[in-house]
Amino acid sequence: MKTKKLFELMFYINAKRYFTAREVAEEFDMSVRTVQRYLLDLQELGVPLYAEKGKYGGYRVLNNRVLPPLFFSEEEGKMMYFLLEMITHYPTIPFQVDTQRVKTKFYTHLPADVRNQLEQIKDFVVFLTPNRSEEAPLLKDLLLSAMKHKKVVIQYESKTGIKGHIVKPIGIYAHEGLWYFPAYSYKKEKILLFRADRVKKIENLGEDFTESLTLKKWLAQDYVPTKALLLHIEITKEGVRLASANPSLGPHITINNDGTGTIKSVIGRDDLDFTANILLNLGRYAEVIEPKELRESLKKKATEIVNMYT
DNA sequence: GGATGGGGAAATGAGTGTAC
DNA sequence: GTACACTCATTTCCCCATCC
Repeated sequence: MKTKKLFELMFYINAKRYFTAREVAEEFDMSVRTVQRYLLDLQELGVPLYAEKGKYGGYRVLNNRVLPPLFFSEEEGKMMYFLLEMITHYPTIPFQVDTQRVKTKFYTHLPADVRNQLEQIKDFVVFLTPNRSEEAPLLKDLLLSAMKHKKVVIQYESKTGIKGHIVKPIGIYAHEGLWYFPAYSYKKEKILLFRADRVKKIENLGEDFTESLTLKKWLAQDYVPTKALLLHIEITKEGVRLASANPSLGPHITINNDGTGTIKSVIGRDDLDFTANILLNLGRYAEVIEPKELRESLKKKATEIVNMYT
């Protein structure tokens, strides 16, 4: 009975920021003294409450309040475990939590038999994510900039050194163990893709509420870039397998009856170098039919590599 | 024996009055 | 007008009695 009341009380206070013992007593038809005892029990269980005495006093819930208890089925619990497992491969996440600690907390609260099942499954199931060492200490700032529509100047490390860019990030996403953030470049007047771990410094330049592409639309690539070029690539069976794993190419693959594929899309002229680097990874499993500029770029890069080994 | 309630003490802060 | 002291309302906290 007491446990049931404690759960009800936890749900009640999680929905509030501030309340008095008298309010709770009236709500639950209990004495004020009993409410105080229950609240003390919840505090001891880790619910972040504190009491303020005096006039206008009462109980307050701290910002890092806990979520109400959630109930997962066994299969949901296993799925959550593997999701946490994936996140631990990222050295940085945009939340102030210790991912390993969260994973341990979740794991230790699973029933013993489910833990045993997980121990067996772990040897046979892996969601492959590369282990990366690149930390992105400004990741949270980039996320907040995107959410609050902030124009910022970033000091960004590229192959030509550290340079300043005035941009408006539109969001962040994780891929292959790294964090990326597309951002509107005021100089180039288009969205460019940056890596979060290469940002050395970020300064706020104020808010900019002018409408820009959303992260979802940008990822879906359902926009026509400026100075667009038609892209046509023929890929082998192995090429289909490799290209499917790439977010820039994957959505545009049409698979033929024999297992080979065709990629038809559009790219910006400024994206030629970026696209060529992706296609180099596909090697002889992909042949660019058009644009000819991309063919020339690939030929040049391939020649440079050949020259290195001759 | 654990859960609950009652009464009073202690703490706190807003409001008010008074001296300068 | 300002600083200080006091009052009062409101809340938590502690101890003890009662109930199931």
